[in-house]
Amino acid sequence: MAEQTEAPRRTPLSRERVLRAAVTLADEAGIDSLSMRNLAQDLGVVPMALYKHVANKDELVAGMIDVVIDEIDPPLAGTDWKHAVRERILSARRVLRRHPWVSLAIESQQTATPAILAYLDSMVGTFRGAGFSVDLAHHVMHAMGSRTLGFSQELFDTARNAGRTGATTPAPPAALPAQFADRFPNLAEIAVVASHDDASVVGRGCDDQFEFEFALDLLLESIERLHQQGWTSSR
Amino acid sequence: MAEQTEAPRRTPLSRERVLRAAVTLADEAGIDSLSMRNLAQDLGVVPMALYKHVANKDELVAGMIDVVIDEIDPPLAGTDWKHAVRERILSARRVLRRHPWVSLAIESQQTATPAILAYLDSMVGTFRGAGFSVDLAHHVMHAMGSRTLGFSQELFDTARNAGRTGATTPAPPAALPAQFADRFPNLAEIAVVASHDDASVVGRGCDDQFEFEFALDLLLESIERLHQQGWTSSR
DNA sequence: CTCCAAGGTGTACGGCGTACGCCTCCGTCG
DNA sequence: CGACGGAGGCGTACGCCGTACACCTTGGAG
Repeated sequence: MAEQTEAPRRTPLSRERVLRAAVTLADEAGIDSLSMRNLAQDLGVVPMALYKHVANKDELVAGMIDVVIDEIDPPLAGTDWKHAVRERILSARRVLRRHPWVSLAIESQQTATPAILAYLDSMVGTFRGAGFSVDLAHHVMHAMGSRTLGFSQELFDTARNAGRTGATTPAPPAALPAQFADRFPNLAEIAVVASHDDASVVGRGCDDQFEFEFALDLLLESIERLHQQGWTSSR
Repeated sequence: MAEQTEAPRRTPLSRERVLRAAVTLADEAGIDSLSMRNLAQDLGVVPMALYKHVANKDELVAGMIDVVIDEIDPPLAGTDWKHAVRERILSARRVLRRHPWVSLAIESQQTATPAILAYLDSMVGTFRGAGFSVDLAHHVMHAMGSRTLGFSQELFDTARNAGRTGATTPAPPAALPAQFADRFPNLAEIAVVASHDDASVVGRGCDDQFEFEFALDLLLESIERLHQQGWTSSR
């Protein structure tokens, strides 16, 4: 028993460190690999030690969400509302693409976290500050839906990918399984055209970023039109 | 050993019966209560018996999704695309409100199910049949996002509910906790106005159906405008 | 020097999905 | 009619999961 000295003496845990390690783990190994046990192992600690810093797993995930949401840029000052909203949403999108597990985590969670509330509140504030009525601001927030947070379900992408054969085929155009093209001719047509006309994007049928901005701008322009018309509730 | 006769002789399992029981269980007890064990118990059977009819839990959920998606009305024939799309999406919304677990299940699932593919394909077909270019149909599908399936994340609702005190307060107007109104003034303002001006909806701050249709119509009108302008890709 | 709280540990429980082998029917066919 | 074989339900068991609870260590305050 000569060497109780020179112990590694690792830096102590903290809520901050736990949350950051959890975000990193989820980023790198996927949200399914985020278990209290795995997380504890990454931190060189026994699972139950985590419970001194987070109440339970749900609260851990809520904390992780807040960490990520706080990465979103603050609203641009000194521009029109449309530009400010657009840029902020694109910032949110960049953040959520760095942490792909977040959108699903947000939807699974039943209650909004403080950071989400603050973000939404600030977004409403931008509209209100530009002269939007409370009603219009309200409807507009609903209309944007999850796009305010930089994501919309990419289930149409999923559908497109379902036509592909393997996991990492180099995607030669028109390499759709014949069966798929047969049963879903309209989807197949889109997949073929999309993979033809942008040769720059290799292995992807379409440009998600373009699609996201397309939909975002469509909404923003509609909203602008409502606003200019002095829209008031017609319920 | 006198009574091996007169056994209850329950009707045998089948994939059909398993899926239907699973949907019912998820509807009534929530998706979190859907375990192979609970489901087996509901069917009066041992858990492993289910695996003779579904490959595993993921495949079970995929089957459940398909059962639900098939409840969506077929597209209206003999009307303009706008009306057809609108009614079909509202039908999808009605279905998904009967089965609130489905939207999350769809998003969790990484691959689209056959029924979802068929539904999306048919929707694209409606646009194409109305003279939409492949490109425009593609972008439009992205723009609609999850709204095509009758849902958009109601996280703004979640935010609003976060302002409420208990679970089932009768929601007197302006009963928001002061702390909430302080930290999120813009959200609070919306909540107050919304709960003031429709006395018909008790205990709800706003009318989800109205909000959904508002956003849907906003999109449909924008899309109509693009279509009438003979929109072509500008990438 | 003592105490005490904060924080890390160990054990244990009940639940989960599901692999694997068994048994029991029942329809088919020689 | 008797043997057989496969479909379908059963039992056991394994390795995960979240986390309750009691314990121990440690460092700073009194």
